[in-house]
Amino acid sequence: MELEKVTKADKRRYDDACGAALGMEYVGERWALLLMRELLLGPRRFGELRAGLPGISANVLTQRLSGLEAAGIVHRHRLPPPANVQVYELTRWGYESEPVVLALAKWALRSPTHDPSLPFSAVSLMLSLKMLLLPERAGGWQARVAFRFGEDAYVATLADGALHVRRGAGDVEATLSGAPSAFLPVVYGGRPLAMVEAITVEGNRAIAERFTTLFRLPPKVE
Amino acid sequence: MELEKVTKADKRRYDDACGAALGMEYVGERWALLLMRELLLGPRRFGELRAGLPGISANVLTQRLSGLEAAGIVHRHRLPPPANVQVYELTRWGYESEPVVLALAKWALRSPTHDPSLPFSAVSLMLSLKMLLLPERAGGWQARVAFRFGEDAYVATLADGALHVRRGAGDVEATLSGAPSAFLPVVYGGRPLAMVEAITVEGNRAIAERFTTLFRLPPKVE
DNA sequence: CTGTATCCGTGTTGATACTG
DNA sequence: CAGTATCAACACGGATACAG
Repeated sequence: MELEKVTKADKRRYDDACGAALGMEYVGERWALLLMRELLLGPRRFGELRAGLPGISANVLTQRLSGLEAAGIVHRHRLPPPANVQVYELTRWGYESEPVVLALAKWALRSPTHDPSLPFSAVSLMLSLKMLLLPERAGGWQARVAFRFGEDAYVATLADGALHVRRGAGDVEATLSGAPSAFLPVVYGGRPLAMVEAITVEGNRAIAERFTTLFRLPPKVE
Repeated sequence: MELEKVTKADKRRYDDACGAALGMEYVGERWALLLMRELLLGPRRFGELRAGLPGISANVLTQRLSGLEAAGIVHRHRLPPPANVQVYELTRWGYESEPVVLALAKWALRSPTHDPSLPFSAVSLMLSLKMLLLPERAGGWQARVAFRFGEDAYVATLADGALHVRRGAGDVEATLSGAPSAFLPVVYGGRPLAMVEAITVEGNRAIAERFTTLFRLPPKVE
């Protein structure tokens, strides 16, 4: 009798033609946008994603990956043997969400409630560099700097006032090592690299130090 | 006995120092970002917000407004008598979320699943203009065009390759009237203004027609 | 008209345990 | 390591009813 749900396709949609509404249907679910963040610098395995997302449970991670895959944002593929593992990667469209993630983060970081003592993933740090780069201060300088966080490593390439970051190793002028959170005082706080003992530098120290002065967190509000 | 929740401040937080995580704590709740969208062009009353948010219920709207107010994003104030009504407005920081909303919408609109037949608010349309403006096509042209949607009206000012929009009336060169959705074929689809009968034009028709050619939806993916 | 308060069905979340 | 199964708690949406 009362079972007639009026044929309402109430699948948690916003009935709104606005792109912002559509976007929130895609990335508004809990964990979805952070999952995309972890994938922005290249493919990752299930366990790596779990490690970068403090507190997510395995079943929710599975659900989100399925949902993002169905939406055309994530694409899963199995590496050929011997490395017979599955990896998740953003689709081309998924990679184009980078400006969304960076704009959100840049806006939110101005909140006075930001707590830098919380866990901080390597991906978050590397994306922070793209987010906080001061192009005018970078000028026409070119540099290649590597970052090492235990297992994974990244190469940041500065050219034409823009920063490119990719996972992996490469030919660089300097290499910085340390926990991602050790870089927060330098990148967010403008602290000189030389004053942070938790970061070790190999290669050209002058280049490393200059590189780390190119970033500035916008001022807090209120 | 079982009441010991282990002192866990599990208020639906992500334990993550990344700005994207903080941002999702603020705007990731259902309706929150769309509510901010409705406020981006100036203060609004409760009923106006309800009208622009298809399907939100009064209690949820109240909750979101309280939450955003507590977060420092929205600020409520009561207009002095005789207009003794309460209005909601973004704080200065709240207004700075505009790039976030526009970036999300621009990204999401490339999805092949976008359905332009859904309800479409006046604010969404006016923000679409800011979002889809082609600066190179606008060049150095200057123009002031008004939009009228029954009760509320907006003025769009083009100058220096950027578009400024504010609610209200003003001295303009042309005025376009019609339902917000009537503009979708023109703004999203590139259809000539003259071919859309649901839009009426007052003032300088040539300026109105040229103005409506300055926008282009980025191509769909897949 | 502008909200607030309460109730309740339902879906989603997340902890734990479990399987390949 | 990569996921699935189960289940309790809770947040959400919708329907009221009600107050200024």
